[in-house]
Amino acid sequence: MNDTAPPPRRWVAMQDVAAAAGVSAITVSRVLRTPAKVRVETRQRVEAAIQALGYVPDRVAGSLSSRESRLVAVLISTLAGSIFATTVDGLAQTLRAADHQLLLGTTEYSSASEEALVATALGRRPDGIVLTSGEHTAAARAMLASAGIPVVEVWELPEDPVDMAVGFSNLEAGQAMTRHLHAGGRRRIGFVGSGRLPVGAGDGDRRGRLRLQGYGAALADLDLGPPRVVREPFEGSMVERGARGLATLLERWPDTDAVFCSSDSVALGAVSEARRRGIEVPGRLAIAGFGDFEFAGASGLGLTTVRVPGHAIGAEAGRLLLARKRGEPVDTRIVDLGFEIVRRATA
Amino acid sequence: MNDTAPPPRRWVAMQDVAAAAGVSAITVSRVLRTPAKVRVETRQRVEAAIQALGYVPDRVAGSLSSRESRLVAVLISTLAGSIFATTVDGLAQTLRAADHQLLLGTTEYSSASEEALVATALGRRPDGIVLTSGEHTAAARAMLASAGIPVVEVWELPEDPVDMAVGFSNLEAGQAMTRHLHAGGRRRIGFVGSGRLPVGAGDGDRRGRLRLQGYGAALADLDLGPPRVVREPFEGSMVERGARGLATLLERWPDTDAVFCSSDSVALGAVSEARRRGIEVPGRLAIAGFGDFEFAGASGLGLTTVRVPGHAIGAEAGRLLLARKRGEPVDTRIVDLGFEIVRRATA
DNA sequence: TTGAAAGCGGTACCAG
DNA sequence: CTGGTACCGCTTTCAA
Repeated sequence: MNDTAPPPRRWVAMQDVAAAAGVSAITVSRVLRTPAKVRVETRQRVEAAIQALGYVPDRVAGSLSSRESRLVAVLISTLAGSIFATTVDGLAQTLRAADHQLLLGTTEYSSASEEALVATALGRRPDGIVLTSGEHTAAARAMLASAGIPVVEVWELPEDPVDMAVGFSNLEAGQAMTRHLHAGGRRRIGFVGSGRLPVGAGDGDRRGRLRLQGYGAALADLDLGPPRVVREPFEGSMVERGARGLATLLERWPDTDAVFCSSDSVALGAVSEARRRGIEVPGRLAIAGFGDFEFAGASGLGLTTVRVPGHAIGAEAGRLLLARKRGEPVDTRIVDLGFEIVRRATA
Repeated sequence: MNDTAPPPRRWVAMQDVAAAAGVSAITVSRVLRTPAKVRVETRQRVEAAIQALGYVPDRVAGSLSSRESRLVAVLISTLAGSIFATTVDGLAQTLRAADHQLLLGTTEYSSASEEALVATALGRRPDGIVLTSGEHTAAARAMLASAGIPVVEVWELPEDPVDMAVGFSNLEAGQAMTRHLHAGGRRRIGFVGSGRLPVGAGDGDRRGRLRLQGYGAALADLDLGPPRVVREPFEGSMVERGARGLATLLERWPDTDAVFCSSDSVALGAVSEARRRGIEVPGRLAIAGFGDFEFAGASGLGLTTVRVPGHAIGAEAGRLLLARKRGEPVDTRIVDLGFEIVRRATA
């Protein structure tokens, strides 16, 4: 803006390295990308110049020119709550091994639609995209499909994936846990989830709803009467919602003898509330969670829950993405990594 | 590769929109960036063309041309363990409001040095960079300094930050909790951390070491004798390490009456192990954690711990970054967001 | 094995 | 208010 402004950013460009090494820019490029095509002696001179100048290739320019960004976009609702953290970690690991980077987009349940998020991500011209949502607006689907890049939907198994999917059946998971509770002798089984989203939010917890649906289906199958569902509004922590949720559940259906919670955090709150009220767990009330969070296995809690392969989902998504990018045929477009009922003390 | 290869990616380019709207490319650019400078009628025509063609501006090209990427790199060790997840969330939120995106880099304790990670990140020409490490190699520091972009180190308060820092004093936190235990009448205080890193790993848990140092300093100040430290190797989950760590601690120093753990997960493991052994908590043994994880406050556990402003750290880092990018003067280069001792049942 | 030239898809700058 | 033109830093293609 004026003459005392800080010096403009100045990066060492490939041209500078070339000049220093007494070669042309393209030769520097070759040293970096196809070293075998450059005479050893020349290469060493260039490498020395790179070192001396501290040259870091500009991937923005490189991406534009080569039409390959080596960038993969991940779109999730939030990192907090630790549901997706392991998946992102797994993805990052797999991608780093192939020298690809991660572009992270979070919605935070903001009113910004997934559509806007997808557009923003595609603007970076990623080589692939990973979504934790299996439900999209028509416009979003269209953008994704026409982008011409591999798309992986994770954490669910959509019937009609945009492209590929890696996850497990949330519906079956809900069913399985409900059956497990039934097998343990329970007949009046409730469900506590963390309820509706704020106005304007996106699909929110579609996976949670699928599990709830599984619970409902199992109740019907087993002829256990109408569902007993409490959905706590978005206030306070998940643990607090679990505590409040159990209170509400018992108020409405005092004879409930088991609760399936939408996550381990919610379940922890429910267990706490039960203890507070002197309700014996699992004696009088069985409690089950979902996710097998770090704390679930701790003795003193021993939460019965559903273990899901979060890290593996990310790793597999990365593998699929890279395979497709290389043009390798991907036969299984939908990868079911399953889940596992972990039976502990509370149910 | 061959004639049956999939059609090459073809994006709608600005030129296409321009042609459809009967204007020049630069006018399309103006409609997108400075709409006020375009006549309403023209603008509407262009906007219609954008809609019709589903045009998504290429930010790669835009970044190269404008020398502004609107990308911020975050370099962390891992997302799992939920230590940094909230910080990344906070950062993402702040940045999204300013239409900036996040480039995520994780080390996963791999042998890839932070140096390599920094170079990779800088190659994307980010407008700023956030690091969860306050210790860097000379080369890394040099790269960061010469990049000419704002740099924020988070989760610690380095004496000599590369540029800016947002966090709290881990050393003081360690000291404060030790003093708290002392104030509660404890005199034989131990420390359980999750120990040494695998060979080739980076700085690992420098912050943990700082807390350990604070513990040591407090012991000396209070004249509580030599430190009793157990560092569990990297095997199994944090919770398991906590359980094993407590066992080791009690084996070496059976009369220990308090333990400060490097994280709430470790503390949870310690509490579990204590219960398993019939050791009364906090009667015979006080246990304190660090982090105030989601499960810490659950009744039935009531873990005494240190609460740290993870989300706020990310948000503030984002704010500083954006302010500096805008050229606004940033007076406080080091922002101490503090910590808080949360006194609950276990100590 | 090396280089020259022509873009990649936008934006800055200067005219009109 | 709109357009022409150069150019961002690298890679592709074609020649030598």
